[in-house]
Amino acid sequence: MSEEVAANGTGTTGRILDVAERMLQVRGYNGFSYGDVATELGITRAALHYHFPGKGELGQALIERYAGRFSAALTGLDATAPDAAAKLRGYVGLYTDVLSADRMCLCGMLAAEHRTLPDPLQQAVADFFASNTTWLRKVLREGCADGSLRCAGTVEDTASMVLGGLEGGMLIARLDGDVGRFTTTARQLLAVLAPAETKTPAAR
Amino acid sequence: MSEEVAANGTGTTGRILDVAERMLQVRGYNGFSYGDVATELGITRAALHYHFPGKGELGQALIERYAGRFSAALTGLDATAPDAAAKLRGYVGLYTDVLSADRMCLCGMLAAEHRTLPDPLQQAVADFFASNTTWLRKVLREGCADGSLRCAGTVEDTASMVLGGLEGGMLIARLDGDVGRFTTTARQLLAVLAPAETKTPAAR
DNA sequence: GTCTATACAGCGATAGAC
DNA sequence: GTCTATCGCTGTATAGAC
Repeated sequence: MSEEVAANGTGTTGRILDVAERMLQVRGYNGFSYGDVATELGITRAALHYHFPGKGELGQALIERYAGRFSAALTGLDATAPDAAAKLRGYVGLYTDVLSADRMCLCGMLAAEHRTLPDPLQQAVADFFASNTTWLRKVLREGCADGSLRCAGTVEDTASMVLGGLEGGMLIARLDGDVGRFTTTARQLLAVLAPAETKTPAAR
Repeated sequence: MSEEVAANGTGTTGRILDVAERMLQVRGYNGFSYGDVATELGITRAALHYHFPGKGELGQALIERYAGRFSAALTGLDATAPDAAAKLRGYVGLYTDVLSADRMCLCGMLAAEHRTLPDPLQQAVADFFASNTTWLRKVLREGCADGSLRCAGTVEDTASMVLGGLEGGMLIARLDGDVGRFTTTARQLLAVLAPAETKTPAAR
């Protein structure tokens, strides 16, 4: 909390975050323990408690770091993508990267376990999705304006559909580690939003 | 396993299943314990072990019952819905019912925790989604034939998109218990599949 | 700043009385 | 069929040595 976003791998704190993050994304918050993390790092559970007083604080640090990285990636897309459709493709790419590492979206995982989380974590997860939704709505509005996207329903519903489709797609594709299935599903989702003249993804 | 699908509330076994099912859907497999179930039922953990030798067996029984109920509902839709579009609306209704009870889809929850589950449960979850996907593909093909649905991409990709969209939509809507958000998102998803002349859901 | 040692609650599970 | 009693293990967490 009082610490700047730790760079990967530097220092014990950073290594703890890296290991715990992977465990959280693969096994869920209730599916890993201080013991698991400590064993993999070759340190003691007590040492972990030095860096993070409790599992809740560790969880908070993980969400903060993840959300920060995600937010930075969105800012990067805003800066580099030529149009709204490209931003959206980049957004899908963020999800594909996570799934390719055989992980679930950290906040998607926590969303499933939401009812079992300490209050601050519940809030942080909700905030993550709220800011994602806000960004998506902005991009969709942009796409309607620059003509790179087709807007069938409301921007609100479409943003929810995209977000839900990607999270749910990951959830299911991860069952048999089929990244290809996720990719084609996501492409289908994007095709729905493509303007009429570019509708068929094969025509790309 | 050796028992027919228990009717809700009859006998201790049925009451155990009802309570455990709710806990599994709300808190996840790693988020509830034998102790939680026993306490709520006013029995001891040991009594639970009589009915289900271990948590894995309880989990298997829960999936079997849930999948059986779901499968029966799909058969019911096949028998009563006038066309493919109506079947699809009925399918969405199944999800809405679950979310209205403030629960996550049982198998969607288990999908998140997949890597931590005993092997038989992993298999059962995969089977659930495989049979759902098969049913959805069949309905989509029907819809293309009877003209009640529009088929933009492949049937495979569209089925995955619908399944993922609904599971992911539940996951996120449950964060703030906003059933309305799920409903409109799902309607948007269905609107994408509606034929051109009936595209706008407001025209209904 | 990291470890040893320890506490204590909870877990899933079993044996055997009733 | 349900209980008491108990097991061995793991969970998070703390106090204090180094």
